Amino acid sequence: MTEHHPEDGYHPGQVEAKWQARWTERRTNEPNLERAERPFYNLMMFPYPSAEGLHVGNFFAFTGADVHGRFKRLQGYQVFEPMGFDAFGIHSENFAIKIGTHPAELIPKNIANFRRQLRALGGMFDWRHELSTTDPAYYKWTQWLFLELYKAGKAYKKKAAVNWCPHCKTVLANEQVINGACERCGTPVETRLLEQWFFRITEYADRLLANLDDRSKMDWAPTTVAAQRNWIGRSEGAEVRFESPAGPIAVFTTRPDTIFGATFLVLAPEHPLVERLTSAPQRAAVDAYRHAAAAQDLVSRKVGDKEKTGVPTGGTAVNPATGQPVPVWIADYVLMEYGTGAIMAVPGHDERDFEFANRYTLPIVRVLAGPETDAGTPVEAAESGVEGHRLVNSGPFSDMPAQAGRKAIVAWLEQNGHGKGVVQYRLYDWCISRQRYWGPPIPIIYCDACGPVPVPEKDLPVLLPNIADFRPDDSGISPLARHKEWYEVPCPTCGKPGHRETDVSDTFLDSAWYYLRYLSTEFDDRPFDAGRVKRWLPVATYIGGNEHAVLHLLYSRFVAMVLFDQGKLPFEEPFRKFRAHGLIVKDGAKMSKSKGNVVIPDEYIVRWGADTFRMYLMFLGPFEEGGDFRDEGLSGPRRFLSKVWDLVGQAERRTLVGSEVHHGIVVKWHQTKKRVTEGLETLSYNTAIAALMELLNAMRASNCSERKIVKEMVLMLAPFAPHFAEECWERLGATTSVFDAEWPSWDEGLTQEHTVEVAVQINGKARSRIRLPRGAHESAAVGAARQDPTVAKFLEGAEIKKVVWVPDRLLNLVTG
RNA sequence: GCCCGAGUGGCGGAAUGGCAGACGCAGCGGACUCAAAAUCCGCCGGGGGCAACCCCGUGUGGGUUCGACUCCCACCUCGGGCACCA
Repeated sequence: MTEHHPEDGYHPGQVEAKWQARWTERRTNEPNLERAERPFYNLMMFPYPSAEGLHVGNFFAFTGADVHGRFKRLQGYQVFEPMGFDAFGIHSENFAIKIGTHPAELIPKNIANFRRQLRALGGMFDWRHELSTTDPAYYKWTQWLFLELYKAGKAYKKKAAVNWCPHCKTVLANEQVINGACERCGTPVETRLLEQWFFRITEYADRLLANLDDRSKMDWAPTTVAAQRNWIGRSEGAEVRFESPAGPIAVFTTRPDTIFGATFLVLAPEHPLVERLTSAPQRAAVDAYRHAAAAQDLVSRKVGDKEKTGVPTGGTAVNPATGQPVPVWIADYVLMEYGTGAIMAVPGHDERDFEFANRYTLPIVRVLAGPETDAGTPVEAAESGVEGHRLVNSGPFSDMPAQAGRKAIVAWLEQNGHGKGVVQYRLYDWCISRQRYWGPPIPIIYCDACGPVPVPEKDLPVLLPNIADFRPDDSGISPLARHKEWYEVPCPTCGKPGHRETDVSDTFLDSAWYYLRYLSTEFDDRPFDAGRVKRWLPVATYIGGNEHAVLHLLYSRFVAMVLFDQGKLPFEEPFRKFRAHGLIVKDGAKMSKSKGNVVIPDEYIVRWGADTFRMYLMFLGPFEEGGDFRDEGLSGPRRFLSKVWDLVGQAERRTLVGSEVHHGIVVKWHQTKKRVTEGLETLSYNTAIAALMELLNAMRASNCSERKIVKEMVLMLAPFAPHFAEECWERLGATTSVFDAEWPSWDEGLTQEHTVEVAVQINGKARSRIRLPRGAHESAAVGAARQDPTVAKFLEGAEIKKVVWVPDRLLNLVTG
């Protein structure tokens, strides 16, 4: 397909090939990691190298991040912009199984293709520091990291009910289960009990949460912060002990103020005290209920909106506030994993408890009253309000406002040993075990005499053996266990026969520290070099997708925090600034193969050139929101570049002196510099490009090709269209890279005209415009307005009651 | 249900208390051309008027203000996160 463009001599293919070669030759994008004075670490989320190649979403994300990096470079920073590949994991492995090729063979090919595409995009990547998580030189240190966590007591193994995907034949983290199904293949997930490795991320819940509000450590997009906050899920409440013949039952509640209304307790069916609480007549019913609950998978158990069921244990406990005995039930709406696995049910003021009490005709007591209710008003629906509510039927606490009552009751519980205020988190420990092949083996050796023994650092990496049969089976044990020569190994401590851990680690562990490795890829005696870490980290700007708002970003923060506590890193938070890019849709619909509306970037680059493609992607909407990709849209930026190309050809060899250039153009020029700079700072790339287009239109309209302005226009275009800008820069006589030039500055005084157009409103409605000298006084404005025929017409017969004067902008005459 | 974000021409979007629709796409009219493409010039929210101009218009309803796309209250729709979490 051939496009018809003006005979302007701009041939993107030639220009782009030339500059990509030059950048490599001249090492343009390789900052000095040891000595950079103004280091700027510009990180973007590394891709999974799929067989399909980079999709347009990757291009959009990488371009936006690259524009940011190039802008910082032009502002005088030494920018380190690395790139790598997140190539381990179930995704690669499943694809390899599907097409019957070993992943170790597939991945290098995919990476080669990705590298080609990334070069074609024109990113300022420092290829000296490329990495792949599948490289033994990399995962040696992933294993080292596991051992650091293990030695710090942050890794432990436990038998746990886990999500098992029968299709992928692997354990999934809770966060990889979406509405009860495997996020990857959609198969409903089952429950299995397996020995799993976990990291104690829950120990860090409070710090992970607190730092989100610390602007000195983190400047993150609000949506991302909100997602993390939800995920950590802090709730304040109290743990209360209810005495029972089987021993004390601890319950967690966020509403200790309603304790006088707790008319029964509900335990999770798995609760350890159920056995002893159950009375003989209830035994059969309880056992049956517990069996039914156990047979259910974790998922359907948690899917809401179903009828609440439960059975009484026959046992009772004593409400410490009322001193009254209350029946103890079990029900599957209470989950063993959260809180203490037991609740005090307050049916008057909790919807779930209300529903349950109604179904099983359990007593409902009102302990909160609002403005229109009192202690005697019957409870018709659970009322859970706090604001404007007071306690009733609550002994000595009656009539206290709910807020104060809560504090008083917690204090009373603490004084009398019935409980204490506690904080609960929704966050779970991070399960990192995967019973699969394609990942870094967890570096532990089991010895009958010594127990689990870490593989000594000198023996790292534990190489992933190249085996032909890497398919998982239904045993729940990694394929690695089937290979004796790898599996059986002497104990590093005592030398007796032992065997290796066969689980591999989660890919999120690979990506939790890759930003540390980029800086030090050439060292194989240390994971990251202390001097470089000190100079370059934390990451100045991190740009990536919000689909990683929780998992990847939270795990990375956790790992950094542990390393910080170990004294191995000088910072707690690894990413000072994080911004999420938006999503690209095509013609108003999500791209998908089935719809046939997938944009293949390579084709667009061949047809339009990378610079036009980059400009279009950055122009189609706000970077943090994404936008709609339409093929027709490419011609706008392309026409713009052609016109700039022509203008560069016309630019005369002279410098600006006062009156030579129309003052209107000078003003537009300075306004543009301001708008483009501010747009680049805030990632408002679409408006920055619009500003450049306006400047071009203004220059063409007044036949101006002033060299100095053209040069700065090229400079401002450089982040978006780097090859194009280099070529134009050279055509304008430069012998060095445009990226070694200095970002233009503007004169604030020249961003406004000598005379300004002021809107004149009558009673808030725009009626006319008048031209006034800048800085004119109110009286002058009113005088000028009165002269205006339209204004005069509207003022006829009316009296001006009030004048609103916004200098240089607007005059509003109010007649009343 | 709770927590974020968003709703503006035919389309992508701009303007975050001061002239709504910048910039771009598409469309329409014209110039150039044998013709087309490309390029250039003009028009381009709706309604009315020969015209100068006027009326209406930023999801819906109310409010604050001299003035509201922008702020406040209530609601509707869409996107995202969390969710029998006590």
